[in-house]
Parts: sequence; structure tokens; C-alpha cells
Amino acid sequence: MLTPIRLEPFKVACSSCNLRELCLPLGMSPAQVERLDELVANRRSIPRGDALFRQGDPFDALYAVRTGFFKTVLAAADGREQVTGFQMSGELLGLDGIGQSLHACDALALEDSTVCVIPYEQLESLSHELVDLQRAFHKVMSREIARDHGVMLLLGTARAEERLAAFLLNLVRRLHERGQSMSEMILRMTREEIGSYLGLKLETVSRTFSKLQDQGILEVRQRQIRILEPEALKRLVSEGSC
Amino acid sequence: MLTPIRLEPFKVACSSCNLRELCLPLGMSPAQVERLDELVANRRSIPRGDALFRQGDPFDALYAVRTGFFKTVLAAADGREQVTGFQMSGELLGLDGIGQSLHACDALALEDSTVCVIPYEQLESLSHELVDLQRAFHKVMSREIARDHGVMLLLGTARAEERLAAFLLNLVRRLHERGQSMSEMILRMTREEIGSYLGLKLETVSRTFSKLQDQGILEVRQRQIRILEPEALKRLVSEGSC
DNA sequence: CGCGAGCTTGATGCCGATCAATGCATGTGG
DNA sequence: CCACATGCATTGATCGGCATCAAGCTCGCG
Repeated sequence: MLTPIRLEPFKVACSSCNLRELCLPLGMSPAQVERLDELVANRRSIPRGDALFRQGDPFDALYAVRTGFFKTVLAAADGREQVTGFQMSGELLGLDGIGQSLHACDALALEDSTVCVIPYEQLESLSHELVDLQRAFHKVMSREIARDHGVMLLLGTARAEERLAAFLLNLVRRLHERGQSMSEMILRMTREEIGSYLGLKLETVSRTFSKLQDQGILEVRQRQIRILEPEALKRLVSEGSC
Repeated sequence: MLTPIRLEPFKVACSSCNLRELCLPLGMSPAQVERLDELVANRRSIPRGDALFRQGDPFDALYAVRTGFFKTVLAAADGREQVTGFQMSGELLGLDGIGQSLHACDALALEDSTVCVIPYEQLESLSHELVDLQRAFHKVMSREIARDHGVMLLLGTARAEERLAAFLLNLVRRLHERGQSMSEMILRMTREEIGSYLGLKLETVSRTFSKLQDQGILEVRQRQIRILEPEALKRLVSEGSC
């Protein structure tokens, strides 16, 4: 069943989007980005809690997060779930669906969000014309693969403290790239969702937050996190369990 | 430093390669596959234990395994390592290097192997001409992303028994697609490498093999594995820890 | 034949899961 | 405006699976 595409009353334009340095247009010339405008003509709004797409939905478009925040969730046969990623503005959703022409995971909005719809067939045609678009797209996919390998390393070898530290540093870096603070953030996801992403239970996530707070590395107030000792946090990641 | 490319005395041709249904040419017309022959002109031999490329090497080509067996390894700052994948004939190596134009992991031959060299610049140009090549390449990358997400699910939620069961079923399926037995295989990797891939210690891998043997599900003789009860093995995977 | 890499098996300990209770913020209806 | 419900987070007590440490074992190979 096709997920309905809701047309917004006004046009989107990559060429005038302030996310173009964080999104697909990265590395493309202004003239080429204008060609992208033909392609990315539609937006869609997703209220908090709703799915952008679900595992098994037919794949016919990629999505770029414009505003808001998403998680992607993979479900196993027996019902267990794993959060495979959190996506913020400028990041692409749906890359894992190309291979089977079906979406491979659920994408759920963690807050009211808007996305740009990138019809995949058209992306293929256009990247056929624009070498730089092709190149940019390949880089996006490749970086996703490299990111996933990093997560596998984390899940395979790191202790709870290190997992959480790496997660927070990654999150705050991406937020900083989007103009927010380097040391403070408001988490969009629950402890349970963090735990699912990191291969931990929510109680462990909560305890680890408390421990990092006791050590004076973080200040934790619900979902408001302030990093007091960024160096100590980085040390946790780079020194592993020593 | 560039890894030297050794030219083989005779030409490689995708169009006459018996791996074309498992490799990049999947889904391309015979005429188009012939165009690939221009591109994939070189082979390289890698003796067992040697690296095809290493983390940080400049990226300028992808590699398709022709014969043999590889592992890819990601190293953390503190020296810990994680095997991120095992690759057999027809599978591509180096996809995670496109994004940074540097190889993101080590690729090591687990037995004497040969690979086809796919110069990346030329792959970009040619896939610019051949829509079906572009499409096939996107699918390969997308499937790698989906595979990685599956591994993340395994690492995040599964117990040792289930991890090993899923690993063995995946391996035997891929070997079967290459004409080998559905129930028997010879492992190319050590217990330690399996453990690294699955986020377990080698002792746990060994114990789990023994347990599955005691249960009559497997017959284990060193690296020779026979699956006696495929259904029981599948049940371990789909029912999780219940 | 003896060496060494890789594998198996046992004993013990620890990290994180599990079970359980309480706390805290937000929202809703009487 | 307060009582109560609900969802999320924190904290404690206990348990269990896997890691760790430590011997032996097997097999291929010089």
C-alpha cells in the first residue's frame, strides 16, 4: 500500500534551503542545485509519533529531514526491536529500501516534523545527468555504511558508559553543525529509545546518566543534558574500558 | 601510499564470469555487461593473511571478490577491533571508503584470494552512461546498509546462541548460492574472528558451538560444521531468547 | 617428534538485565 | 483548583549470561 503524499501549498527549493551544506546538495554547484529543485518539489508533514514509512511499504522515494527529528526502527521476527538510527535536519531517510524496493525499517517522527520528498526514479535520472549529484549521493550512502560499522564496533566492544558517551558526543556534534550549542542539548528520545539504539536497557541508560552526573561530567535534568567536561567524555570513548 | 596493482597475464571479463548473477552485473543486460568489461580489466591476487587495503589508504577502487575469502576489520582509537563483515566471491569490498575518499577499514584475505579491481572514477563515468549499472550499484550499497542494520539488531538484542545461529545460517545460505552444500561448510575464520564479528569472546563462541552440538543441532569438528537440524537453528533465530 | 596456533573446557567474577518500587512532570476531568 | 491518571525516569536488590583467568587438548607442520 502506498503511503499517501501530502502536497504542501508552497514550493520547496534546495537552492534556497539553508540545509544545503548538510544535505544531498553538498558539493554541488549552485547551477546544479537549481536542477535539484525540479526534483524535490514536495514536502510532507509528519506529526509526532506518526510513521513516515513502515517496514515493507513499497519504496519509491527517499526523504530528507527538513525540520524535526526521526528514529528508524528495525523489528525482528519475534517482536524485538532495535533503533538503527536517529535523523535530524538535512539527513536522509530510506536508503536501506533501495535494494529490495521495499522499506526495510520503520521511520517514526519523534517530534512534529517535515521532510522533502525525493522521488527515487527521478533522482536516478537526474543523477544520470549531473555527475556531482551522483557523486554526492554515493558519498551519502557510503557514509551511512561507515557510520553503521562504527555503531557495530560500539555494540560489539564498548561498555555502557562508553556507549552513552559516544552517543552524546555524536549527537551534540551534529546539533552543533546545525547551529546549536556544543555543550547543551535537549534529547528528543526517551531512555528506552537510547537504550534500544545502544543495546542497553532503559534502566542502564538512566543509571549511566546518573553516574556521569555524579562524576561531574554531565548535568542531567530529564532530557536536558549539559556537558560539563567534554574532555572527560571524550576520554571515556577513546580509552575504552581501561 | 598506493597499494600496487599487479596485472595478471590474461584479461578478466564480467560477461564471461560465472559470478555475474551474484556480483555487480546483477540485473544488467548482456550488452551492458560487456561494457563493464572495459572497466574491470585488472585482477589482483592477495595471499592469505595479506591486506587488500588498510584503514586510511587512499580510496580509488572498489574490489569484487573473485575467489577466496575476506574479512573487514574496523579498529578503534584504543586498539580494540571489530570484524564488520566477511566477504566471499561476488561480494564487493571498499564501499565504506567512498565517503571520505579513504578506506575506512582493513580488508584482509582469510585465504589465498583474487579480486577484480573496479576503478571508482571509471565506475562513476560508466554508470553515468548505463542506467542499469547505476541502479545495480545503488542496490548493492543499499543492501549493505540493510545488512548492517540487521547486524546491529543482532548485536543489540540477541544472546550468544542466537547470534551464532544467525551467523551460521547466513553463511551457509551464501555458500549455497555459490553451489555448495546447504548443510555443510568449512569455516574460513577462527573462533576469535567469529567472536569479534558477533560481539562475543572466542571462549563463548567455542562453548556455544559445543552446546549446539550437544543439542544435536550441529556437528562440529574444528572448522567443519554440519547442520543437522536446520529447523531448530532457524527457531533459535526467530524465537529469540524465549 | 615437538612446537605453536587455535580450540575446548572449567572455575570464578562482574556488568548489565530483570524485577520492583518510588518519584516526577504533564494533562485531564470532576 | 485539586485529585488522579499516565508516561517517563530514577533507584535499589537480586540474578544470570558472558567475560575473564587458567589449564589442557588437537592438529598441522617444520
